[in-house]
Amino acid sequence: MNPETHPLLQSLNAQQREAVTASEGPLLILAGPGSGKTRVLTHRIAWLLSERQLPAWQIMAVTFTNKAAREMRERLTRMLGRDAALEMTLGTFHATCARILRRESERAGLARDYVIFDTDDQLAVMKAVVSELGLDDKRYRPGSLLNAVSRAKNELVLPADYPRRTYYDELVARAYARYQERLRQSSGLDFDDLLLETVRLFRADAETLEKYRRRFRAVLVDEFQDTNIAQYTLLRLLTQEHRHLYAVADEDQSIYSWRGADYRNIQRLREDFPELRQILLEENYRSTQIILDGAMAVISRNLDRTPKRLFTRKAGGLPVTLHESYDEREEAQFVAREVRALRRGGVAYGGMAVMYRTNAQSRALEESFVNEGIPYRLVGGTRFYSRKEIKDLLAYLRLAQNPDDDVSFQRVVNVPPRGIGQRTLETIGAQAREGQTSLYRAMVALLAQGTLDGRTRRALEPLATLIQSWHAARETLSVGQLMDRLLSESGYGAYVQSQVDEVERKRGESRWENILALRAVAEESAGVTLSDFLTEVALVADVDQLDESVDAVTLLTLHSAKGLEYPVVFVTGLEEGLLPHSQSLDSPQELAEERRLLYVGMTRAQERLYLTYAFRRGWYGNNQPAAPSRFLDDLPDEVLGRARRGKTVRPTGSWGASAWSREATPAPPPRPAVAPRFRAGQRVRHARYGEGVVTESAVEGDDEVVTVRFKDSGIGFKKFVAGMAPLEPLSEH
DNA sequence: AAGGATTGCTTTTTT
DNA sequence: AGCAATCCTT
Repeated sequence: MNPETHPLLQSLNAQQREAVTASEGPLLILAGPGSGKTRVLTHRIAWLLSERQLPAWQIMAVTFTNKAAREMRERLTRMLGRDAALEMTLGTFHATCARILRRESERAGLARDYVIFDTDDQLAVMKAVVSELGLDDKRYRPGSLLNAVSRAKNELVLPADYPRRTYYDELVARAYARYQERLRQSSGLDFDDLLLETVRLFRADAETLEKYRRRFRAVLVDEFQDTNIAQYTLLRLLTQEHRHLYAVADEDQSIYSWRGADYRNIQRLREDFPELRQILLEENYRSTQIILDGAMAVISRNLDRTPKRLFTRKAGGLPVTLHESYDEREEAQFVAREVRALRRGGVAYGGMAVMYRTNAQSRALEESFVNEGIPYRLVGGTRFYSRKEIKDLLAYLRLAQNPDDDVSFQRVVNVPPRGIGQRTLETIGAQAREGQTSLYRAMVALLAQGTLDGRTRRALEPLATLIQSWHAARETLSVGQLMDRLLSESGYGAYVQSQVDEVERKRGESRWENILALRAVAEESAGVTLSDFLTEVALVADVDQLDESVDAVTLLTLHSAKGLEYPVVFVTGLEEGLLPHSQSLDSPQELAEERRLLYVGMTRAQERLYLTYAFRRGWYGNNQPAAPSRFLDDLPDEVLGRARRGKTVRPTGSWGASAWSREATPAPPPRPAVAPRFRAGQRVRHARYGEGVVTESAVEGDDEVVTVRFKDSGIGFKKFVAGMAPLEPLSEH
């Protein structure tokens, strides 16, 4: 075999070749943006299949999105000219676990017909738990409790093991336990359960673990830096025997720590697999030198990272455009005008993307795109699958699959109105609690008892009969056929068609059309079982739906931009409080993540990069002045195409309002060395968290980082950048 | 039980 | 500003 002429290795650089042909031990590829890491991963799989003669079904490859998985499968098919890759286990962690749990439901102690609960469903369950436990939902927000539960699950902590260091912890633990009980009562699994239950299964059942260890002779993971502990544990369990683990990572693109992703997994990998081989991919094939320079200037200010020497052969390039506008409307107009100009210059709409920190920012952009007649495609926002009518229809489908799904039951029990009101529901609920069973079963039991009054019985009986008949029909009918039956027999179809309101008209979208769209999705996946259909629908992200066939500008959050690339990229809203987001200003770790977020956005651009910010920005209702993002300070003048430029100067100790100005000083004064303001033992007050005691203060770079233990034990320890946090001393010390 | 009006609250990012 | 939860009326 000659590496120069081997068809799989042609057009790969030396490092990439090494990564593709490496021996079958643990390997970590540290890749920069645009270094072709997904390509390397694909070639590696093709290599294993063709050169190592590994059967496809023995390969497990995990990607971050379903879209990435689909693209990889398509590429493999093209490269190998056959469907060898079809038998491969390829998809996200969640999808892979969902499949394993479906197959091993009995051994895992789960219902075969389990349904996946999405964020809305989780919230509904947690709300019920909070009221059942008699907690104040202001003080114990269902959302925050879910956060805590999710964090625990990602770290494989079960309710019984939940650390109860404070009273708040105690309540979280109780809520967690009740939440799990309710979930299981409904035969439901939330996203985190998919991972957690798979790990539990493998840990508890040596035989099953052995089966999957033998099955997956090679395990490959993309975006390894964004794995959480549960996912890492899963990888370790599967590979610690044969040690054929292949991970691709870029620390600088780790942007999901809020979801439990733990960049320390890279370190764990090095410890758990001491023989780990590491390969660096430093050549960037995507961006011009100038864009890369700008991005590196931003990211290199982060501490705790492996410095990389990224380079590209696309020397020079157009300077990065930095644009200030008065408010978000003008910013949107600027973007729209540039888009039109670029279009006239020959750039396809599909080659342009506009990125922002929060979904709410898309509104102004959409408006000006509509005004200018520019076609666009919105990723995220109100996701298709979280629209009311879609959720309603899915709830009917879920009931057909699993009548015990209480969340779905409650959702549609009286939609359309069937005369089943609060009182009736309470009766059913009481019966369910008493019999430790689901609402549906309780309803059936009540009907059988014959104790209900005539009117209630006449309301409930048809529904009970319908659910039962749908459940019975679910395996003989196709998903599309079942949907048709549901829509007509439940009266929901007619109900939606009769409910066309003004607001809908204006937005030019109709609920009925959305329902038809979902029906079309079902028709497309002909031959798919109801349970697979529901699983698929629950686990798709919006990026997955990206339809590239229409020529339109893409509008998306920085988070969903990961893994994508466009000739022209606009990163908008580069303001203090937005990027970095105000929720992140308190903690150095989160601040570093905000920086990485900008880095991800910038490195999506191939040819042309725009960075924009506004002088004022509307935050729910009122309009507030904003300061340009601190990250902009790190862009060298050369990148912006200026010989020299005014520096943005911010008064220390405040990021407030209009307290910034532009000076035409060629050389801005160096930041003064930081003199620590706080000392250990000092009492302080934080605007949000109240009183506490400083336990540590250290100067890191230009910042003073203080650790505070708060009085309110529910808060515990927090780290702040002293100059940025609303923190004031209460005592000398 | 259903629909409409009022209040109060919120926004980070998503598999 | 927009939306959900809550109150109020029929």
